[in-house]
Amino acid sequence: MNGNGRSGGRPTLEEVAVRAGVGRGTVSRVINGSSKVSEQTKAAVEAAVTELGYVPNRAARALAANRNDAIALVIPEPEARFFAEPYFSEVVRGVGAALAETDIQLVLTLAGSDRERRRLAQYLSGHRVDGVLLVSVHAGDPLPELLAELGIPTVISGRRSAAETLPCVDSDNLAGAAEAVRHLLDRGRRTIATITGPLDVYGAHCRLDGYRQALAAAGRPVDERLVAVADFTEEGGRRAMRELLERNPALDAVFASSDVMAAGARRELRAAGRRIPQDVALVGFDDSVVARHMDPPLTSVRQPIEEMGRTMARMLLERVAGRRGSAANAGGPAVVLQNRLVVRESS
Amino acid sequence: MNGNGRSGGRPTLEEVAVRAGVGRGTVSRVINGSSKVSEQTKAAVEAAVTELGYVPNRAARALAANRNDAIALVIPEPEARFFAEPYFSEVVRGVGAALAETDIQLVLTLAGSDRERRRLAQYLSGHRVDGVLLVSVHAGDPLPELLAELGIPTVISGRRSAAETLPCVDSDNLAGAAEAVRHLLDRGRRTIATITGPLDVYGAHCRLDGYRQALAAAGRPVDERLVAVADFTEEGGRRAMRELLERNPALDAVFASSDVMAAGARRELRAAGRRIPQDVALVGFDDSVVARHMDPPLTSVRQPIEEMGRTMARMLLERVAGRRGSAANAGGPAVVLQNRLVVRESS
DNA sequence: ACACAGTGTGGGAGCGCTCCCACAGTAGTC
DNA sequence: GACTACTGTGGGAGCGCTCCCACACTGTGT
Repeated sequence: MNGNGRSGGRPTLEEVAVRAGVGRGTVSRVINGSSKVSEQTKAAVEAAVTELGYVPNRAARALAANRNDAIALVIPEPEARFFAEPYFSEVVRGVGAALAETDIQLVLTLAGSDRERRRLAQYLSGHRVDGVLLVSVHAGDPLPELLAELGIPTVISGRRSAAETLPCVDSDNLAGAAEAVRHLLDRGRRTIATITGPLDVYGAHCRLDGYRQALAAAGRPVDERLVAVADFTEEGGRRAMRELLERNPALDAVFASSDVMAAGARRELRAAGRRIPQDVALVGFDDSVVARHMDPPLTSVRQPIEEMGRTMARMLLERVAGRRGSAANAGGPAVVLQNRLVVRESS
Repeated sequence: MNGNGRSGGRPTLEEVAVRAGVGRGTVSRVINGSSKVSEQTKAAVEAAVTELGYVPNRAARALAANRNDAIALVIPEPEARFFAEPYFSEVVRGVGAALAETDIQLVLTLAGSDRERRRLAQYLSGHRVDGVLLVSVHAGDPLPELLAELGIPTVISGRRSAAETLPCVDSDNLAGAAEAVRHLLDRGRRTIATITGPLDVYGAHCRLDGYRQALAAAGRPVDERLVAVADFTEEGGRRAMRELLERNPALDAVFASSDVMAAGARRELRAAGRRIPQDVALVGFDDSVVARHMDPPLTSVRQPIEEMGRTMARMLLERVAGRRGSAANAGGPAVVLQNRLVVRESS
C-alpha cells in the first residue's frame, strides 16, 4: 500500500546491482561499457542483466546525464513535395541506418507552416534533442542561427551557397549535370538546351554551371538562348520547353535539372511532334519514380540520397559526442558525394 | 566550481516558483493546466514562465510521471517501396498534424531486416514510448502481440483480415474498387479485366471483391478468365496483362489494384498496339505520382492517406490517455475511410 | 618498514519533475 | 462558537539513473 509493489514492475539498475552482488556504480559502468571493471564482475553483472531482462530507463538516464539520446530530423513540409518523391523516405532510411547501431532515437519534426516553425523553435529551445538534421534549408531560414545560439549541433543537407558555413552533406550537382551533358555530347547531340531550377537555389545554380562547364570543356560555345529558367514544377518545365522550342527549333537534346521538369518537357515535346529520343534526347535529374515510369524511361542523374542521410547522421553523432569538448558547430567540412548518371531510353 | 553555476542555465520549475512567489506544486499545476488554481496565482505563474522563458524538462517529467510523451511510428522498410511512393510521407504528415497540437514526440522506427525487428522489440520492451502506430502489418507479424503483452496501446493501418481485432484505420478498398469498375461500366466498357495484388493481402482481396460486386450489381457475370493475380510490381502487372490479353483479346478495360501494376499493364498494352483509352481503358489504385505522370495520365482510386494518418494518431492518443483507466487495447472500432476516384485521361 | 601511485569498487548526492499528504484559510451548518 | 467541508497551496519524497568522491586493496620504489 505504500507503493512498494515494485517486484512486478520493470527491473531497475539497483535491482541488477543487488542480484549481481555489486554496487550501483559498477552496474552503471558495465551498462555504459565504460572503463575499469574486472572481467569477473562484468560477467556477473551481464548475467544479472539478462536474467532480469533489464533495460535502462531512458528518462532517468537523460535526466541524470543531461543528454537526450535523441536527434531530430526537421522536414520543411512544403518542400517535401517538390523533391523527387522518394527523397524523403530515402533520407530517413539512411539516417535510420546510421542510428541503428546506436541507442539514439530519431524524432521527426515537420515544419511547414509558420506556426509549426514557431513551435519547432520553441521545441528546440527546450533542448529535447542532442542534435538536429536539417533537410534542404533555405538561404534565409533563421533556424540554423537559432540552433547555433542554442549550441545544438546541426548538420544540413545541401549547401545554401558556395560559402556554406554549417557542416553539411551535399551531392556534386555540378559534376552530375556535367556528366549528363557529356553523355548527350557523346551520343552525338549538337544542340543541347537546359531547363534549370530557380537560380537562387544553390543546387540549381550548380547544375547550370555543370551544363556550361561540360559544353565549354568540349569546346562548344554556350548559347544563352538554350537556357530556360523554370521552377522545378512540371508545368514550369513544360513552359520552359515551349520557349526553348520557339527559340531553337533545331535543338536535339534537353537536360532538365529535375525529373519533374523533364516530365513537363516531355509532354511539350510530344505535343510538338518530336520523338524521344530520336528527335530530341532528354535527361533529367533525381532519378525519381517519375523517371523510371516515364515513357520512354528517362535517363537521369541519381543522387546518393540514402548515403547522404547516413553521412549526415554520422557527422551529427560525431559532433554530439564531441560537444562538450569544443565549439559545437565549428565549421565542419562539407562532405560532397558523387552523383551517378542512370542511362535509360530517353537519350 | 561546485557545479552550482545554474544561474546561466535553463530555468527550472523551482526557479519559476521562486519568481512567482509560489510553491513548486502550484507551478506544476499551472503548467499541466490542472485543477484548482486561482486566476491570480495562475497569472503570476504564467508571467514568471514567460519572463524566464521556462520550458519543462521532458526527461524529468517523464521520469517522475512515468510516461514518455512520445509515440512511435513503425515503418516496415521493405514494404515502404511497394506502396505508392508518397504513402509514407503522407502518413507522416497526417500523424504530424495530429500531434502538432500536443506536446508529443513522433519517434520514427524502421523495421526492415530481422535484426532491426529484434532491436525494435527490445526497444519497445523498454517502454520508451507511450503508444505505437503500426503501418501495414502482415498477418503473421508478432509485433502486435508483443505490444499487447507489454500493454502498450497500438493502432494499425489497414486491417489484416475481416476480423481485425486491433484498433485500426483502413480505407474502403472494396468500395473504391467497385467505384472504379462502375466508372468503367458507365463509360460503356463491356469486357473489364482486373489485375489483383497477392490475395493473401487483405486489402488486395477486398479490391477484387469490389470488382466482383460492381459487376454483379450491374448484372454482369464475372468471368474468372478476366482476373489475373499479380504481386503489386510493375513487372508483375505487365505479365498479368499479357496473360489477360492472350485469354481475352477483346477486353476493352482493365482495373489494376495498384498504379504500379497499371504502369506495367500500360506498357504491355502499348506493346500490343492497344491505344489507351480508345481501345482499352485503364484504371489504377493509389493515385500515386506514377498515376499523375503516366502517359496518358491514369485514372486512379485515391486513398485519404493523410487523413488515415491523422485518424490513427488521434485514436492512439485517446488510448494512451485512457490507458490507466482500462485495458489498453480493448477491441477498438475499426475506422474505415472513404476512397475517391480521380478520373484522368486513361479511361 | 614506510609512503605512493595505481586499480576496482561502493554509495551519496542530485538531475527536475510529479504525486500526494498536510495544512491554512474561508465558508457553510447545527 | 465549535464542527465539518471544502478550495488552494506548500513542500517532502521519490522516480532511476550518472557523476564523482572516498575507500579498500594491490603493487612498486625507497
